[in-house]
Amino acid sequence: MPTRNYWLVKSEADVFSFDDLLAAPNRTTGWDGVRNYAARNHLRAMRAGDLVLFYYSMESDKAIVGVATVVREAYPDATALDSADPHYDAKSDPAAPRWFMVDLQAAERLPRPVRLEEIKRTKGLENMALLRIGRLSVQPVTDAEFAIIRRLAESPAAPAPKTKSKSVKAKPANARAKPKSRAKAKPAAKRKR
DNA sequence: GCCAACGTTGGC
DNA sequence: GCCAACGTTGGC
Repeated sequence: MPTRNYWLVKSEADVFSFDDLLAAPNRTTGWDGVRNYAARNHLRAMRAGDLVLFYYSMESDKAIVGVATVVREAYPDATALDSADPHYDAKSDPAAPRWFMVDLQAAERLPRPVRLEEIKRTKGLENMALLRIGRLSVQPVTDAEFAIIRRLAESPAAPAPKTKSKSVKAKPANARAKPKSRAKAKPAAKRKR
């Protein structure tokens, strides 16, 4: 059987959520806007049929919430050439595309979200790129890691460890507001970097 | 090519 | 809000 690879992409629930992906035509979207070479290289290594964990970062409840399937392999990201697009890259040359995107189709929502905090304390996940390379927005996941995440999602959430007992303190009201510099593209152009 | 300044990501 | 990590830019 052909080798299937696994990946993880990040999004923010209020920018492009897994619900948005489920609601998209054919449950599919182009994962555009990635502007980081390491992430770009991972996009280009994706093959049709590979499975992709969908992770919420930032102000979202940081967790893996669903799985998507790669349905179209890397092709040039047109948003890099559109000066009106937030992800426009003036140095990008149409004749020699520098940024790429893939199409992802929602496969399934996980039975429950697998939160970052749980990932951190789960044996076997300590080497996940998610934990080691914080800012990488498209990253590889091993077969073993994928299997562990799935198993966690299919079992009840473990009780929070006692060491984690921090009082629930409200965020400052303005911590919710997004800095303007972070203005995101809309759903058509998710926040992939 | 070096490296300081700067900008962004993203957890806390 | 704070700040660590780290990628990019630009002066030299």
